[in-house]
Amino acid sequence: MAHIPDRPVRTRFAPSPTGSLHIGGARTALFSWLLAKHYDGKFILRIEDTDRTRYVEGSLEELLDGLRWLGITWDEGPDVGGSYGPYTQSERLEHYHKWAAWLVENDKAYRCYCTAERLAQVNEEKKKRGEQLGYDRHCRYLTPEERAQREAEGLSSVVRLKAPLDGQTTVHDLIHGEITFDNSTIQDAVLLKSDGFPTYHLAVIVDDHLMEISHVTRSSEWLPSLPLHVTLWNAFGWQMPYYAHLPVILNPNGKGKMSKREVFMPDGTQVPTLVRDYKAAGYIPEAVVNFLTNIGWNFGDDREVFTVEESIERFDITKVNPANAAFPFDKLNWLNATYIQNMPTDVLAAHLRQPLEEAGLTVDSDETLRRIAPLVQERLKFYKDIVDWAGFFFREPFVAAPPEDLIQKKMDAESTAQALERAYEVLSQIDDFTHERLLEKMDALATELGLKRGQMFGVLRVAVTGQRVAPPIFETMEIIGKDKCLTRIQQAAESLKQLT
RNA sequence: GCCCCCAUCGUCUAGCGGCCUAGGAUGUCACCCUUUCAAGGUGAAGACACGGGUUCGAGUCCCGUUGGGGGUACCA
Repeated sequence: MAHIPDRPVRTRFAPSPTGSLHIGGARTALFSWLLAKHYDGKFILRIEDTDRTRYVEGSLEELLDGLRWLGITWDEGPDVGGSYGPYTQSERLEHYHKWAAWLVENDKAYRCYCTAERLAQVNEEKKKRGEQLGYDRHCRYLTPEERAQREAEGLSSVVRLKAPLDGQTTVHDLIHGEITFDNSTIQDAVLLKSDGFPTYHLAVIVDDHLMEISHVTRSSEWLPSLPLHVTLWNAFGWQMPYYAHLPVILNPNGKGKMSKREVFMPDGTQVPTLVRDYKAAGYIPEAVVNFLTNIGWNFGDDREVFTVEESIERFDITKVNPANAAFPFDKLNWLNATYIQNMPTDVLAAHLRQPLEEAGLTVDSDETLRRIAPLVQERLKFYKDIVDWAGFFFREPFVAAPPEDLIQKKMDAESTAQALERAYEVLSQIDDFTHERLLEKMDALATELGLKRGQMFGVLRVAVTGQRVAPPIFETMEIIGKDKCLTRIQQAAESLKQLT
């Protein structure tokens, strides 16, 4: 049964500005976004920059660019604003201070004066004794006098949660169902750091509440801190959002969380990890989104290729597979090629100019591109493959293949030269230089010379394109034009003389 | 160590007690088509981790084992 929210749907993606958008983060953002869009809700972007030491200059723009490229749009966020702003946590400190103080006043939290050194020492001793690690709650039990004394001394302090000491906490997760934890495992976590910034735990609860987030979607790495968060919701007495912990994307070999860098397929090919790397590698954003949607979720009807609108229509957060998934990178390459094959030819043509120009070639007219596009459409895996497939259309001067490449199977220099010479004669007589006519004449010539089509056409292909592998030869010749074809064929015939 | 999550072809997945001699996709390998290369077509190999229950009946429910993943910070 599908999930029916009892409140307006507002989901958020809350990255830290610590670098460029990771493909795993993009998947989390995408699922949150699909959830919101499915219910005609709002998708909010919030920046969680509460750790000043990890801040990376320029990463906010990187994050936004990555999402924009994928087509994941946000209704509220640091750049566009919204009525729940500001959307950057470092600009919301007053809220965290206010609510941290509230917790202390209401006996839900306390100030802790322990030094990092003492904390380390406590853990070391616990380790030695084989006890569970964690804060020993020393300051939780300070007397008012002791507390006053420390304040008077001006000791720096943090605010810690008073975690429940016993009992159990059960939470319902939209993807995982009921999850139960022993409260004894909940730490007296730091909520407000000594530098005045909140930790994730405090900030996420305060902001999700203030921003009226209806569904918390995040990677299941967060599952262990769920009881802590529930404790906080209860301490504040606020209505809890729905929770959905998404499966983690593992490295392609299934070993460990997908890394931020240096990821390889079992066969050794490198896998891009940053969204901007996908863009740079020439992936089609729609294909990447389609690909990501298929990890942990299934469209149904045995369909794997669909538009984002279709997935919004069908998306069901409760049907997300709770199991972690190895990153199925090879499917993306297939999908990218599928997207190229399925797009209208003129759309493809428009995408071909840029890679050609980036390769230093001059594209004179869009018309040429439109004529070439149908010849290469089912051969391209990426737009940039056009350079290898059809660069010869634009390369000036023409780069001929080495003469030995002209010689086809079971042929020699002599028979090859003869084929070229005869082809030259026949072709120069043709006025309507169309592929149909060329096929007809060259087919006949092959028969005349006692050659197989593959041999005859192969010789022409190498002579005219300079490549052994190229688009269909007669369509190609038609586009290149009679004059150039004849010149190249003549040159090819000439070049064979070097071999004799 | 402790806590939590997870477990179907190599991989991504369908399956929510009988429709399963387990479906799709990708990848791999054949064959067909063929003007090279692709694309396309056909086909093949390929999985319910294991052990107990529950049930007339289990891939599907329960327990355990094993395996994998995550967490265990004044990082998120």
